[in-house]
Amino acid sequence: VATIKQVAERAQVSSATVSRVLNGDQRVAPDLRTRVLKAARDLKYRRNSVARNLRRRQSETIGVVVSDIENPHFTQSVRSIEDAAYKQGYRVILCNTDETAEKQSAYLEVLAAEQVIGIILAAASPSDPTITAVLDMGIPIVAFDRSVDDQRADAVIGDNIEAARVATDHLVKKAGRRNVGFISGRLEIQTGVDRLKGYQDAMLDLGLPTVLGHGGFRLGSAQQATRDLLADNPLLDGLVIANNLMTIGALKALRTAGKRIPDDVAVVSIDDPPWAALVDPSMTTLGQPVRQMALRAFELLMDQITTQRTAARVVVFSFELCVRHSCGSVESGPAVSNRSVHSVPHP
Amino acid sequence: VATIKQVAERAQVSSATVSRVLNGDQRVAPDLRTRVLKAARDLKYRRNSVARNLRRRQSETIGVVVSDIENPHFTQSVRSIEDAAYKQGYRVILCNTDETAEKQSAYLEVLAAEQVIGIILAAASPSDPTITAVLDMGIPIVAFDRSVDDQRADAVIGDNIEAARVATDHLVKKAGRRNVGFISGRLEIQTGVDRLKGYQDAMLDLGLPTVLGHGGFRLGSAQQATRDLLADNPLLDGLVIANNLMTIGALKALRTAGKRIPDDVAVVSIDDPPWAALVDPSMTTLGQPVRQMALRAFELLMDQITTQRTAARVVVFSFELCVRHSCGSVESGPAVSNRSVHSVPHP
DNA sequence: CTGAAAGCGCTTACAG
DNA sequence: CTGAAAGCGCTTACAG
Repeated sequence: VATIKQVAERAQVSSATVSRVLNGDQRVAPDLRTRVLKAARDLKYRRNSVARNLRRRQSETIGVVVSDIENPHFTQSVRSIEDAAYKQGYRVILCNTDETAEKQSAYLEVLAAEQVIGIILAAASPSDPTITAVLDMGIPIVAFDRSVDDQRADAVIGDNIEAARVATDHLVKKAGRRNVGFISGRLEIQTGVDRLKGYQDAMLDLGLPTVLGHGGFRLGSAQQATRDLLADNPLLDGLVIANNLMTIGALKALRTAGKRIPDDVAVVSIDDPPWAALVDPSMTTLGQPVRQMALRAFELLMDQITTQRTAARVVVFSFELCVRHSCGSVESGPAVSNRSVHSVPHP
Repeated sequence: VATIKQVAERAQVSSATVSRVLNGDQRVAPDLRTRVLKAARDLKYRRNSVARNLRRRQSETIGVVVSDIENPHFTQSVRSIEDAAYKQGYRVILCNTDETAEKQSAYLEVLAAEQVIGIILAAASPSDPTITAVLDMGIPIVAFDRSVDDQRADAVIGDNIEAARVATDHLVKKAGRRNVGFISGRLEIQTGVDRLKGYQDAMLDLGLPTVLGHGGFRLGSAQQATRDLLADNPLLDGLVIANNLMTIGALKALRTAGKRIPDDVAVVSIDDPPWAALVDPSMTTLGQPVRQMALRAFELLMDQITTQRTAARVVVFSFELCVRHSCGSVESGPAVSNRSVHSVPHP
């Protein structure tokens, strides 16, 4: 609990000098420097960052806010961001909003209060006025995975419409299914809306009727939605699922209902989590280059911070279809974890 | 960017009064209160928590530090802690140390600097002097999942020795295997040491030789370790894996090597992640009551904060064996996700 | 009930 | 190169 003042006293210098030494200011005479360093060591001095941040009006940490910490999509992203940020001398603190607007607002306030220099946000609520408030304070935001209403934020997202369209087409054209259902994510989120739209567009083009279950991006809800869908649609023979967590729920429901995959119901999942190749049967998925996208988000944030750029940027990444066994044998069924059969072009 | 001073000016009161109103002090006259509230609204005042924390020497946030954000064991825990904390008016910020001592030290400093009121720590480095420094500052720490050298910290851990022993016994006594290998976690961590010890003890008691691969709690390392183990031990017919992430790696290696599970190699995994019942074949696991343990850690932290208790507590939870299909048909093989076949007693 | 004033621990123009 | 001093935005004994 030593302060700069105490260190200064012990080293027989002013606290200004102590501060300069501790911050690596070169213009301090070597002998004073040594004295200060020794005194600091003796007293086990630790800088009080709160005071420092108050004075400097900024910290060295960036905030990451995710909507669901239990979703590997986000944890992989966070890991990549943290790695890159740490190497450049930044620290990252992470908050989980649990898909609720209230928590998102609360945590954005916490991060703003801690004077983070920037925020990467996977929004639970894109219209949250706190987003605007944070931006007003001059703290840059990069929307990740999900866009945000305030146009001043940069955004890194996947081509979600195309992904769902490719998934649906695959089930119909390659796997020969006709009664293809869709387990949707949260429709308050553009990403959820877009994935639904891709499915609907594809089915419309194919002249097939749509069958919807609402999973809200949650495992449990998806399980329930799948159960209901199966009960109401005995002819269902294909299923597109809007994210990886919901796929776990849907698989459980399919098993409980005694449905065989792919014989009874063929399945394609959006997102390509680590276990996709290991489940029974292995999952055909549409994966995003998650780590690459996370790095891009971090770069955009750094760019905003360092260049004072004001024009917002939107970066869209393509998904990639990974054909495995959940749709039956389709042409040359590749081995475990083999990828890249089809690459969605970026518009 | 309005300050208390500006609000005070506009409301024609002192900044002390503004502060009191904003902090819910009851002794402020109703008319002043209204004026202050109006002025604050007009100016879009937002409290600067950094200044507040500096002055009060404390915040309302608790810190959680995990060693691997990509491990569902930890993300489930974090989710539970956040839920409970948020309901009680606390905020939680999360940091990832990536199993490195350096990052752990850096993030403990960040949290201490932010004046968090307490820390729940899944240690990457149990002997880290920063832990002691933080404790010295009067910030309580609860060690989670992994104990910590400084005896002043509370701890919530699993009965790891017993878990590995049960896993090993199951492979030998129930599944009839003789050449059972072990993919170990990090041996710098007590949890890693204990799980190894449980395996070794069991094999010793059974009069069988041990076969070790080092996975370091990491997916990729475990994959490599398993590959090496298979190459060196063609007779290997059983495998205990020390955590869930490594199980993914081991399964990949087993498949690549053309080994059938359970026919060629029977597998038991420590940890029971959401996908355990869905992989092919479904995994026999030893699971901990993760969410319950996380809540217990939070309770201990709150207890320390509110009661100024000094005597540290250690809480040990038992694992539960979940028999599925990765060890072959054993007696009454239960259905998917059925649990509770054997409960490890707590010493 | 209310205000003037001190102080949390740091940083940084400003002089010299 | 170094120090005295102001100030970051808030809270809180202390008086009245």
